[in-house]
Amino acid sequence: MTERNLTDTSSVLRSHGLRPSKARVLILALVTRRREHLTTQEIHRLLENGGHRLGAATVYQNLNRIAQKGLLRRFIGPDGLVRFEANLLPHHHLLCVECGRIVDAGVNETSLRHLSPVDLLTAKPATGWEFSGAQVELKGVCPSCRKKR
Amino acid sequence: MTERNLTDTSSVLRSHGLRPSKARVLILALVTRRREHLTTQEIHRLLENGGHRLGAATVYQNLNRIAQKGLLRRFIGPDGLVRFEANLLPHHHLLCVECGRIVDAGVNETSLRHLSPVDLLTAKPATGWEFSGAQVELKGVCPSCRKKR
DNA sequence: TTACGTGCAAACGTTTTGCACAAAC
DNA sequence: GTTTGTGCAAAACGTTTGCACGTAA
Repeated sequence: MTERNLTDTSSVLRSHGLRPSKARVLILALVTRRREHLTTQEIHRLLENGGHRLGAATVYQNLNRIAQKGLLRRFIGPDGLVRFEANLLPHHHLLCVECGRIVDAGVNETSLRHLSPVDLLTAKPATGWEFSGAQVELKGVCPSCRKKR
Repeated sequence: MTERNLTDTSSVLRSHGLRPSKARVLILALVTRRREHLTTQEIHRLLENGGHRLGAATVYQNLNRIAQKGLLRRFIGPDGLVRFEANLLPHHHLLCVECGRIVDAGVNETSLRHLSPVDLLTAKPATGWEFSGAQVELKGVCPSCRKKR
């Protein structure tokens, strides 16, 4: 992790109304640097392995705070664990049912975003994956909640 | 809950290699009857409210066992809680960000299944929903796991 | 009567909370 | 000097496990 990265990270935090404390800079820089979908514990462990001692509560609190400010995306993984990623662009997740790996689609292959779930299942040749299922989760406001406004 | 339902439920259980114990029949009949995406706790509570005293472990164990046999679908909800549904057909979930309700799509509107996520966002007129985001989760085997076989 | 299911309590892993201390502004 | 963040411990929560007892075939 370069000095440059840490300085940039500090500015990003500051510009979103968060004090660039040591813990926050380390957490945000780590998740941004790695192109993974990390659990809070993984993040905590990676930082400790890097020689940075942090309380678990600090990591939990800061991840949630940072995600709340929109600097990281928080989502529930297929295993039910809370995960964070730095990729804020809309994209799909490819989940390997054998190793549990989660990979982003739609980053270098934006075309995927315009295929239907049914078509995506046959997209194997393009990706090297062998797909067995697809599910769309749509977020929005339901009819009855719309009425209440 | 009619006698008929319970008899049917027993046969279904038996035909899938599960003894139709009182707990299993009640659990499966309940989830099947309600068109919802219930958590284990909700199921437990609903049964108790109906006058059926069951241990929590029994409910957890049996839901997992029944889902394992393919009679119910188990999935992780957007809140991270384990949920069960009786709708075994491939379908999408519409999640209301205000009330948390999860509704199935693609049951009476199979056409939705052939739309891309991008197109789905504009499907409001058909459904009464106001969509703000869509994400596809694809399940399959990743390239490196495919190599290992 | 032998295998299987139940219920209780205890254990487990993840996440949140309360509070004294420390750092940032 | 006041506000905000940290770290520890404890609590809270959903879920799983171990085991003695009960029920089904």
